[in-house]
Amino acid sequence: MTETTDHRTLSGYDPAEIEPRRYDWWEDGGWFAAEPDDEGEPFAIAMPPPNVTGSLHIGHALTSAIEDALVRHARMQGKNAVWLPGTDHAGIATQNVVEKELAAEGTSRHDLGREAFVERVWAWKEEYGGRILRQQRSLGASCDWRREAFTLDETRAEAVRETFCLLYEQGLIYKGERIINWCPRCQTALSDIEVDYLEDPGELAELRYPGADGSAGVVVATTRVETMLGDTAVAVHPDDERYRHLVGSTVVLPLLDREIPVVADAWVDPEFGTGAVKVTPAHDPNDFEIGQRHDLPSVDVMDDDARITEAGGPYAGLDRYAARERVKADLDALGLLVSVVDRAHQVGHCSRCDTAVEPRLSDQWFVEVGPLASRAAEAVRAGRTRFVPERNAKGFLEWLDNLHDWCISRQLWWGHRIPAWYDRDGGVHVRRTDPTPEEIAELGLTQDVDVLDTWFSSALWPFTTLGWTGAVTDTPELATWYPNAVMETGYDINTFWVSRMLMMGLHLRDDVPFHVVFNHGMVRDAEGKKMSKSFGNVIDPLDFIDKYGADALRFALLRGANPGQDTPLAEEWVEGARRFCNKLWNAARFVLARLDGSEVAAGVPDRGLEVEDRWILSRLEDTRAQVGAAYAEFDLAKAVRLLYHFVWDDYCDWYLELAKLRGDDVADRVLAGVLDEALRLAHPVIPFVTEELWQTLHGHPEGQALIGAAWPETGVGARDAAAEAEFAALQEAVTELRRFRADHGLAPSVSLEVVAHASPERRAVLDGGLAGITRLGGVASWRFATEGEAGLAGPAGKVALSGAELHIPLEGVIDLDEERDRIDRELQRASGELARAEGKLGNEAFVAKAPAAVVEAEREKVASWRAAIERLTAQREALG
RNA sequence: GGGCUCGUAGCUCAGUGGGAGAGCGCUCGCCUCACACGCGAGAGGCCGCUGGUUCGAAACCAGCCGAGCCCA
Repeated sequence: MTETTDHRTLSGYDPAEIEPRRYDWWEDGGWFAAEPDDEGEPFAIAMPPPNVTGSLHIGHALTSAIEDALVRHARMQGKNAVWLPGTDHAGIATQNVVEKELAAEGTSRHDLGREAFVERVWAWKEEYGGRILRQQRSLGASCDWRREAFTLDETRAEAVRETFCLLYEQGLIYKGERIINWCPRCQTALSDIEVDYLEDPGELAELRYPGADGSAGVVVATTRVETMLGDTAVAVHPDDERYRHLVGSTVVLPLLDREIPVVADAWVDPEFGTGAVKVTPAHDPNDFEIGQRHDLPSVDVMDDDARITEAGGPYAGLDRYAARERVKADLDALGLLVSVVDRAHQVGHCSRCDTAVEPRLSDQWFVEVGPLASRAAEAVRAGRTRFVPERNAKGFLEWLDNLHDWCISRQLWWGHRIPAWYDRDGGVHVRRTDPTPEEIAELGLTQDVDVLDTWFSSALWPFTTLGWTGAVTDTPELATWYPNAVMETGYDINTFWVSRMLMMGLHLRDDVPFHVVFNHGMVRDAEGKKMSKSFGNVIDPLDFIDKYGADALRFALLRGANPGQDTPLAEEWVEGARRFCNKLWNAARFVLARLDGSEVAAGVPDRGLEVEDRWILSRLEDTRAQVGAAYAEFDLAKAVRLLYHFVWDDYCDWYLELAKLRGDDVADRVLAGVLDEALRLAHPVIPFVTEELWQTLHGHPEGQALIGAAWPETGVGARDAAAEAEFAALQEAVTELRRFRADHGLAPSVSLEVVAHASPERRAVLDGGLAGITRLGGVASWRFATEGEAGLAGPAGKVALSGAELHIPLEGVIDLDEERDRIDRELQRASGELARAEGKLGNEAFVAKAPAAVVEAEREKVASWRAAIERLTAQREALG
């Protein structure tokens, strides 16, 4: 019912009604769109592109909530803010999804052929690929959707091809035989960081390789026994006395009866195992390097399916695990299996399919990362790109400094095809444009069958999303928004992605791609456990949006997003966030019911203010300043905490209650002005409910929206220490009266008669807030005692305040035993406090060395607690 | 093995040198004219352990114990 919001009245809070309507309204109104020549300091965030195969999970929701809050905040600050959305073609993952579909249909990509298969993946992408971005809309993501990008679309393809050719020309991309990680299931090479090392149960076997001269030979240890078929040497440390006599000699590789040399290499750790290691250059990265140093041959004993090749002689055709058992058995039969012990060890697994990867010699394309990485490291060290939290830079730099070349070719069909052709003579042609049919015929060209690692295209994301294709002239978008302001990601992909964007940005654009890397943590459950299907604790953000609204989910997520820490989330906490939205909604309802519209336009008055007006304005100003500071340091959790406390505790619990006693224009204007500023401050976190309320508060002004309203860089109020101190005294009186009531179990209908004894200063303060005290404290009558007036005749309760004491006749009101107990509790507390303060002052060193103000404060405490004890003691005696 | 983070109320977390805090949960009392998605009151803590610095340490330093993450 839009009608209800067209007037200054509101019905119940219903996020399901507000959110979709308000999102479309923003988008249709062009509020998310930005142009390079718009006014304001440029501020761009490129969304880490989710996989097209993905469905919004809670981690994406956190990412979106944070980025949207940052971009909305920047937009309100008047910056030219743009949030660039898009998706990632996710080579292996997407290919796997479609291959599964094909398998279910009883066919395969090989049956289809490359061209038809790729078409099929595109069709899948067109149908399902937009899902995750649609889901982000339901969260309120204020992306400039006109600028949506895909890592495999035409603009990105052009950029990738240019980059590949350029780096090739510069000698930074090369093709060569190296040890790569091979996934036998995905049938492709993986880069180092696409491999997860997991602890697997396994065995450490010791094998004896007899000397060629009939001597005992050496014993080597291995967890991958089958790789011995590819051994071409045994290595020992050059300083190892035990083996010195063997260096240069020859041992016999059992089973295959191949004679292999014993070499000395400093890489070998003499302390590990027997101190002698088998060397399999074709199947281990370290062994490969030893092989290079000693000019050893490489024997490839495993094929694409991880089966033993012909080089494995009698074991050819066996799967790697079957071969392992056979080799062990055969060695045992020969008496050459010295020992086998169970031993858990780290085994690399494909990060996409979990299959154990096989290190394997292979002809692949690589990026030489050395020169790129050193520039990236230099930029981070110089602070041109800083990390939030800062400490994340350290591990990142260490990682950059110890980087291996990046294997970028993948044996897949879905991805950017490598723009390299081979001629009849094996010559390589890397080209910016496809060869013509004539060239193909003339030279007998065939294109490299492989595609590029998906990360190769996402490495260019901060500038390809701005239209970069390698052209000489920059697009206006690049000129305005490069470098991006912030790159916001989980810390888990700093190495995967952030490093590569830095390297490519510096190399291709000669500038860092972003000034800040803001890392969020993982979303965890209420017990701090990781969310995973096996724990059964996964939260579906879409369910929660349905149930509680996107605002509530965002609020709950951001409330836990302390910088650099993981973010715990539980359903109860989203419920709590929803209650906050409801609270804000109802507060606004109350305010709106009192206003006729003129108060909002009139603004907050600067004269005729009561103490509570000055107090709430002071609290607001403090909140405003602190929330602003929290945004500056990316501490969204702090911003949320501050807003929660201000809205609920200060505005609703105190100011609204006091405003109920008043009908004056000043109160109405304060109510409206404070609400307006609070809505602005809260908008980046809970955009929907705040926009809805702001629109209603302002009477749906044409062409205006909270999303485009000004961030309060200066507030409507001012800090007012005197008002805060005075108001604290009023709060104390109310709270103590309420406690007195609660202690005696007084019904709300029972009103108290109070005689207040107070110092002249305190009397003035209390007098100024009397209407509020009597209403909130449930007081029927209140008078101030005259100077020197004695206490009440008959039993009376006494409520001790700082600088004042309230006497309350007890007859017929309360239980005297309860009052005795209550006073005893008060006495106990007072003497505890007195002892603490006296103890401090009794310490000469404290009095001598602590700042005078601190000492003076303690002296005042002693005086005030002594007085309280005196009064309470007298009261206790009076009660008998 | 190297690096990093964390250890504060039952749970999740704030709190970086001067009287222990929040949300949720729990107890008690209230349908008080914005809100029962609410209001009011309360219980609950050798701030991991041991030393050190300091007049003063939850906070700073060292060591230890425990949990987790990254790298090798």
